[in-house]
Amino acid sequence: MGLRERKKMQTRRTIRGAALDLAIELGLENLTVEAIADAANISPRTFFNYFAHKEDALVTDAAAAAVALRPHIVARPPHESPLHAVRAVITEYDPFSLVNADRKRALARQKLVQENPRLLARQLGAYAILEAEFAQAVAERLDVDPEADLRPALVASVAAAAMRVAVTRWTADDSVQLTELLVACFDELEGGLLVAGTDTG
Amino acid sequence: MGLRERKKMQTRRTIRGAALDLAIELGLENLTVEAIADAANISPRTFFNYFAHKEDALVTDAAAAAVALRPHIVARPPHESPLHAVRAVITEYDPFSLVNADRKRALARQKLVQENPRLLARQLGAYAILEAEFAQAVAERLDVDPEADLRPALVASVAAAAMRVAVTRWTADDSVQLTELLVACFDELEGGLLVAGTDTG
DNA sequence: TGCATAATTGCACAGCCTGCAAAATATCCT
DNA sequence: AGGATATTTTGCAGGCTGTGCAATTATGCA
Repeated sequence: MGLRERKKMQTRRTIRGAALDLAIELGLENLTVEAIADAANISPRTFFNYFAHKEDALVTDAAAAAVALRPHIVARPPHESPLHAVRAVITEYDPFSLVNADRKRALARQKLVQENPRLLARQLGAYAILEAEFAQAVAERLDVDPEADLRPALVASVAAAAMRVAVTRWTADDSVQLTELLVACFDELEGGLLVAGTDTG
Repeated sequence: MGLRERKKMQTRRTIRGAALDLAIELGLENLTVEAIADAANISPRTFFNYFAHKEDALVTDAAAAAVALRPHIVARPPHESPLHAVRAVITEYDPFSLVNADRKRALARQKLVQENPRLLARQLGAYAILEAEFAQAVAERLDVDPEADLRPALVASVAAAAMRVAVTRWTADDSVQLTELLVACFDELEGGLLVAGTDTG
């Protein structure tokens, strides 16, 4: 990778950092692109070279995570069920630094997102890209056509739903570890919560 | 209900109708609030009395559907599993006129939504409200606290995911009945697609 | 050093969305 | 019916987002 690309990635990170800081400090309603650009030492116009919408600088970068995770899903031991493979990768690679490094920051971001319908919508849009990528990976695992077979998309969307539920719960009450919430969610699903003929699971 | 409220609902429908027509005709990028207001015989300013964002006039009104469906979920026979109860209500009440009356129109709307990240994001945001409502209903069925127990939210989000997968597939290829896609999705889930120790389901 | 490529910036501008106050309209009560 | 009251619609002013375009600046490489 050339210096150019590295610098762009650095700028991108700087913008995201500044945006989150200011959003926490000022609240989303008082946050302007001008202020973000200022804090990141770029012109307002340049902000839009990096992000198509103001919100995109604030929500988790699911698209990047998806691309990074996809090969790992494919590479999981073949005897694992599709959901379990996705689960394993999510819990192992901590896609959004939700658990490790930036735990506090990630929590602040999620709280911000949950409180703002506009941000939430944008974040869910980003998750849709994640789902599509997961679906591709699952299709590869099952060796089926993801356009023809419903199962890859289904497994991918359910996995993403489990993630969302865990993160949402964690956002509302971070006294419990996110990891444990993730485990609980996936355990329920793999344990037959949805299976017919059960009245509670 | 007084004349006033009925008239507001009528206006709301008129705006939504005009918005969809124009979006199909012009494409989203050339659609302005001014044009919608014009077609609906209201002032541009009044448009924003009905919808906070331009996009909200175009996506499916999931919040309304959620409120309408919730009691029906609670009222399903108690021996049914939570997912099955939700499934039954979705397929029985056809929340978004996806199957019956406005099938053609609903399909056009969904295609529009799938093609536009901005619209899709907004639609997913609306689905989040639907999920929350479903979760409440499921919690009531299970007689648990939806803040404490993960299962209601999990079942609700998974059901919504199944709906989304079915609708998305239908949008890409409407030669198959949406009803059949819904059945297929829920059958997979209830049939143990996600259960541990299965390599394909 | 100098050339080619790519990123940054300024400028102009259309369109979204909001607050506010005035005008129009509906509802209610006598 | 008629007038007081509440609600809705509308116009206006204005800030902010987001985009196209062209000029400028920075980078990578021979």
